[in-house]
Amino acid sequence: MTDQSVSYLHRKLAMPPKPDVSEKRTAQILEAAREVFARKGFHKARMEDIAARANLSKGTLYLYFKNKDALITALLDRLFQSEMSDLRAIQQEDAPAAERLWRFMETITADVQGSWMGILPVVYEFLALIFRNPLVQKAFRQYLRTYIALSIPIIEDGIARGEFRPVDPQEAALALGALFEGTLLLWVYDPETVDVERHIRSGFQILLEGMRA
Amino acid sequence: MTDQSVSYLHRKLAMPPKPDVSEKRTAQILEAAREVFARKGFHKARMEDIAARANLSKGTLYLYFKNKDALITALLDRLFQSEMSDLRAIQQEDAPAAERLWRFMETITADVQGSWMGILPVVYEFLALIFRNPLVQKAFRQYLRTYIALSIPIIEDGIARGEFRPVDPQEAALALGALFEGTLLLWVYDPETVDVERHIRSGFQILLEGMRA
DNA sequence: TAACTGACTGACTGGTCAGTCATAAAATAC
DNA sequence: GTATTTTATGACTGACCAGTCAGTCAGTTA
Repeated sequence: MTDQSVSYLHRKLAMPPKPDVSEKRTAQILEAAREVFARKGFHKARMEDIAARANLSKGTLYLYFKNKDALITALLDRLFQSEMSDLRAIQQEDAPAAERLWRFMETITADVQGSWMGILPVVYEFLALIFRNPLVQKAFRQYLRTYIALSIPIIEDGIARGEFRPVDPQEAALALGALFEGTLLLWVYDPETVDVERHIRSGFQILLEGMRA
Repeated sequence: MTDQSVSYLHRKLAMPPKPDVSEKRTAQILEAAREVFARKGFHKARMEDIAARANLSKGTLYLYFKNKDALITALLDRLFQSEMSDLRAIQQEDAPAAERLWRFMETITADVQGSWMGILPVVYEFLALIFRNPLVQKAFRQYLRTYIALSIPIIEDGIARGEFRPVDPQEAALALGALFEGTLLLWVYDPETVDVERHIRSGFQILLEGMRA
């Protein structure tokens, strides 16, 4: 994706032995942005707020990011990039398909319980943008497609082994994905009623039962 | 839209005895707000835009709503109020539980295909607010709880009749709800991959299969 | 020690927009 | 017909904030 960061402009051919601070700063600013955006939302978060949170001045933000939009976009990339690598990290060993799907879910759920709680507000902030921002559209689409591409083979394998009845693999993959994302959503609706871990587990169990041969 | 302006003026000339205009105006403004908010989002939608869409002037908006926030809140009420009545309208006749759940889902899905398409962007706009606005929190929570309160008895009934195996009714209800909301969400992620009607149906089928005694 | 450089700063500017209000027109009452 | 009230208008204002830029400073380098 287009790198909106400006800092590379300063890099000359033969860099003198000077610690390149720009990567550190970029990360520092993005982390501050994540926190402030989560707390205030994209609009009410002022560049000043982010700068303060990063212990920098407003002007410095503009040394590393062209404008507020570029900062938001960079955060989008960072978010989905880490999510993607989480998805791909899931081992594809030779276990029963049901078990592999379980582990698949558990890995993602663990992430939710860990880092995601701090970024869920930002994710839903992005979701509100999805209808009018092609970059955001692309990120979410890519996320879904990666998930599907990874889970369909597991389901197909399960069918081939006679572990599952011959469901449509894509339909099953989407059902599993929908159950996951939907449970998360319902938790956002009402954290008191929904226990993410428990209800993803129980819903998942019913679904797998429905797929069993 | 311009035509509406004309007819409205004509209607005004032929005033019935006591035409309480305020209810009509309120609805007129809310509908305009829904459209503009869906297109631009809460922040970028200017009061002027909404006024123009409603064929009124900005000042008039402030005769009916205290400020922009009040307008947004009123829209929230209107949205969830109609959703609630949709939920409650579902017949509770004496059919097999699976069939009643089917009809439950189909009713909501039909709504989605109809009016929801125009309000989904607004719903997700509200979702972004849920973390920092208690009113929005309350609305979503109420929605979930109503859904649960309505679907649990059906599931309990299905278990009592021996139609379903003894799953936890609330867990099953949440799984069904999550599947529904999640599929909608995945459709937003990637409308090309997900066919709302088909995939809600197929996911639902797997879930019900997993509940069968 | 003087010149240079890259990193950073924050006061300032220009544009935007929610909300106000003086004015007016239409509807109704008298 | 005139008075009163209800409804509507849109120019105006003040707050707000993204983005700019002239200037500071801590290290180099010569």
